[in-house]
Amino acid sequence: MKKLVIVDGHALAYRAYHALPLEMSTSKGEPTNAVYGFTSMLLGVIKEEKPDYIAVAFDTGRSFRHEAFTEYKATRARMGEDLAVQLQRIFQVVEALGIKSIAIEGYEADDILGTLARKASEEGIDTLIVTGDTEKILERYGLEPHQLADYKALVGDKTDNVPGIPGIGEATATRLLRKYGSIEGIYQHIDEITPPRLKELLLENRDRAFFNKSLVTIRTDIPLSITLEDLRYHGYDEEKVKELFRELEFRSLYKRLPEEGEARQLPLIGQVEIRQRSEPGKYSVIQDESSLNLLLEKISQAKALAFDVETTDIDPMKARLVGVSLAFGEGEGYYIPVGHLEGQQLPWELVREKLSRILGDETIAKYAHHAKYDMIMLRRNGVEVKGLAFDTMVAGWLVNPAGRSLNLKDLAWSYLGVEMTTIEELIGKGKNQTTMDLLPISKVAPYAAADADITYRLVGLLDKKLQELGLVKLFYEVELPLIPVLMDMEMAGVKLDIPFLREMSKELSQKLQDLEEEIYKLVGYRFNVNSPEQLSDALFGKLGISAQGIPKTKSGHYSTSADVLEKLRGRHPVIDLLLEHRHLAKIKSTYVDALPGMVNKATGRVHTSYNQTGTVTGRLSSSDPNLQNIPTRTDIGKAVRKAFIAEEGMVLLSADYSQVELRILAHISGDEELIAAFHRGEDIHARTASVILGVPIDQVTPEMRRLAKTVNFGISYGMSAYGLAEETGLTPEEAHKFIQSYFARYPKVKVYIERTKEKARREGYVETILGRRRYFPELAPDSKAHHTVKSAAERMAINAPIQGSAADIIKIAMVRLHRALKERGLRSCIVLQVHDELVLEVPEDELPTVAPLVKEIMEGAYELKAPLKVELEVGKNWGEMQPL
DNA sequence: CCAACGACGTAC
DNA sequence: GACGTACGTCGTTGGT
Repeated sequence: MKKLVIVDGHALAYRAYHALPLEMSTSKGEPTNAVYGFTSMLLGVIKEEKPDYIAVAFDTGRSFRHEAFTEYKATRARMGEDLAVQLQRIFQVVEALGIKSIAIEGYEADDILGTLARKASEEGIDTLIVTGDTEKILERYGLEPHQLADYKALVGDKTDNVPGIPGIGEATATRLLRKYGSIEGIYQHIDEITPPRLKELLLENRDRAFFNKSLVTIRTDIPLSITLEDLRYHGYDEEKVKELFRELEFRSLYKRLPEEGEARQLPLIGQVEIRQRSEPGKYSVIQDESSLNLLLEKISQAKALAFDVETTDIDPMKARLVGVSLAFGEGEGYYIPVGHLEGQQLPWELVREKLSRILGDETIAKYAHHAKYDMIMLRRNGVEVKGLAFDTMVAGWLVNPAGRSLNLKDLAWSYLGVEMTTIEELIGKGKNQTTMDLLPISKVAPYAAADADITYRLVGLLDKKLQELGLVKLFYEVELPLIPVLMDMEMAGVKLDIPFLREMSKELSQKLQDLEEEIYKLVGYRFNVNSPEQLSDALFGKLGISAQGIPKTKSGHYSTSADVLEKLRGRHPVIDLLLEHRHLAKIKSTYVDALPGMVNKATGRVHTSYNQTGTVTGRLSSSDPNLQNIPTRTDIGKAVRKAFIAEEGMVLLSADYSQVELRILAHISGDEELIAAFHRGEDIHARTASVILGVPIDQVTPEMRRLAKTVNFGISYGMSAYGLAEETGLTPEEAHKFIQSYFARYPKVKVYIERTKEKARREGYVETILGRRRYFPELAPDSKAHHTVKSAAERMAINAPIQGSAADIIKIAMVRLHRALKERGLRSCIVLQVHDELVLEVPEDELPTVAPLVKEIMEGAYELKAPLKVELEVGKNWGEMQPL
C-alpha cells in the first residue's frame, strides 16, 4: 500500500519553537531553534515512514471561520517576530527537500490535511498526519480522532478563542461523547441526560454547540487543484540542501538526510491515523534465565551501557523496585521485570546476582538519566553501580541551566526529535493514578526499554554539546563525580530528636493561642490570623490604620508582609503581636510539625533530596524536606536546629566558608583593596564601613558595620540606591552617596559589574570560574524586552558568576572530601550541604583526624586571590555548636 | 474534594 | 520598578 504523509506546518513550527532553546542561532545570530526542530522532525518522518507522497500544509491569514465568527482566534498572540523570520527559512527547507508546500486562501492547514486525507483514502492510500499535540487528549480519554470537533465544540478551544458550553469541562465532555458519540447524538438523547442541571445547560446552548462544531470541524471537501500525483516524493536536490544547511549551520542534520533508495518498511493499517512522531526501537522483555544469560553475554562485549529502573514511588528511599531496563546500542532496549504484581518474572535474587556483575563492572561505562535516583534504588536492592560515565539530565542542565524541562521525554524531543510516551500516559494522573507494579509487563516494557535506549542515544549528542560549550571539565570532574557524593549524603540522612520537636510544638501551640486571643481582643472580632486577606481587612478596615503608602499585592489587596508590618510598628499595639504570631506560626507549621513526618520509617532518619539541576546558578537545592532553610536567625528558629542531632558516640561537625561570595567578588573583579583586606584577615564589613565612611577601623560602630554589611551583600545582588534605602532606612540620596563612595574605594568592583553586563549583552551569557554558563537572551542587542525585564536580567547576570562560582568551589570540596574520607577508611559522613556550609556526622574518635582534613580540603578547593577561609564548629546538635 | 495559584517567610 | 538563588505552608479560587 502507498503512503501519504501530510505535515501541519505551523503546528510543527510552533512546537519546535517552544521546545528548543531560544538562544539557538547561527554564528551570525540568526535564530534557528524553530527551523532546526522543524527540519529535524521532517527528516525523521521521511526516514522512518518512507512516504510515497508528502506535503506540508500551512495556514493563510484568514479563513472562512473568521468570517463566520469574528472572535475566532482573536486571543491568539501574534506570532513572535523571531518565529515569523524562521518561517521563511522553514519554507526554504521544505522546498529544498523537494516537498510541496500547500496553502489555500480562506482555509486553514487542518482543512487541507482533511481534504488530502479523504482523497488519499478514496484511492486506497494510507495517510499519516503529523501535527501538534492537541490531539493527545483524545487518546487519553479514549475518544476517536473524528470526535475532536465534538469535543472542542463542548469544551471550547482556548487557542482558537472558541468558547465552550458553560459548565462542561474535559471530564463531562468525555463522558457524554463516549456515551452518545457526537453532538448530534447527545441532542437526540437529550432527555436521558443527567444531572438535570447539565441537561438544562445543554438545551440553553444548543445553537452554540452546533455552531461551534461547524466552526471547529475540519473540512474534507475544500477545492484543491493539486492531485496526489503532484505530491509524489522524488527526493531532494542535494546541492540545494547542502547550501541551505551550511547557511543554517545544521551540520548534525546533514548527516541525517535520507539516503537514496532506503527500503520502505512499517506498513500502516487503517485509513487515516492521527498520531505523534515516534521512533519505536526494538525492545525485548527478559523473562527467563537463558535470555538473561544471553543478554549478559552481549553486554560484556559492550563498551557502554545505559540503565534505568522502574519503581513505585518518586522517593527512591521509599520506592520498591519494579524492573530494570538496559540499552547498549541505538534503537535497542531490554526490560527485566522483577517487581510486577502479575506476569512471568525471574526472581530478583537471580537478577541481582547477574546484574551486579555487569553494573558493578567499572570497565563498562554506565549511562543514565538522573543516575542518582537509579543508583539509590539499586543500592537499596543490593546492586552497587560502578563506572558511572554520563548523566543525561545533569548534562542537559549544564548545557542550559535555565532552559526547558530536563525530563527524558523533553530531551528526546529536543535533541532527537523523538516523541516518547510520558509516565502520565502510562500510570495516569490524579485520582486515576496507579503504580508501575500494578501494570502488566507488556505495557511497561516498551516504555521502560525506550527510556534506556533514548538515554543511550542522547549521550553522544550531549557530550558533543558539552565540548562545544567548554563544559567538559566541569561535567566530568565536578558534576558527574558529585553524583555518588550526593547519593551517599541522601542515604546517610540525619537524625532528628522527635520528642524534642513534639514538646516544642505543644509550647508553640499554647503561645500561638494566647497571641490569637490578644489579637482578637485588640481587633474586636475573631478572624483567621493566617489569612493575609482577612488580616488586611482587620488592619486597614476595622482598626482604621491608614493605608497610605501601603503596597498592594497582585490580587489587589493591601500587603501584610513582614516588612509592611515592620514599618507599622508603633502605630497600633496589635502589630507587634502579629509579627510574633507570624514568626511562631511559620516555625511551627513549616518545621516543628512537618519534620517528624519526614522521618523514614525504615531508617529512622530524614533523607532530604538534593536536586543537582534545580537552580540556574549551579547551586544545589534541597527538598522533602528542604534542609537548606532551617531557621538560624531567631532564638525560636535556632531551637529547631537543636532537633538535628548526632548519633550516639558521634558529633556534628560544621564547616562554613567565611564570606565566600565576597572573596569571589574580590577574585573575579581583581580589586586590590578588597583582596588586601582579606589577606590581612580583617573583619570585612568593618573594613568596608571604615573605608567608605572615612573613619578608622577601630572607631566603626555596630550601626556602621551593619550598614556596610548590607551594602556588601547588596552589591553582589545588583542592588540599587533605592533598594539599599528601603533595606536600611537611609534616604535614597544617602544610599546613593554611600554606594558612590563604595565604588570610589573599590573601583574594580564597579568595573566588574559593567564588564559583566557588557558580556551578557555581547555574548549572550556569563560564566563562573569553572565556565558554568547562564544565558540572557533578554539582554541581546535586538531584544525587545521591557526596561524592567532587562534591569532584572542585568542583576541576575551580576549575581550569577558570584553565586555560581561559590557553588563550583563547594562542589569541588565535596568531591575531594568524600574521596578522602573513603580512601582513609573513615566512618565520618557528609550529611548536609547548605550552599557555603558542610555538616558532617563524625565518630568522636575521628574528630582529631577529620576536622583538620575538612578544613584543608575546603580551603584548598580553589585558589582565589582572596584566600578561602573555613570556620569549624562542633556539637551534639546543630543548634548548639561550639567553635573548634 | 482537589489542583493551581498567590502571599508569605525561611535559608544562603 | 527598585536585591540574587531556592522550597514549603497556608488560604483562596475555580472547577469537579
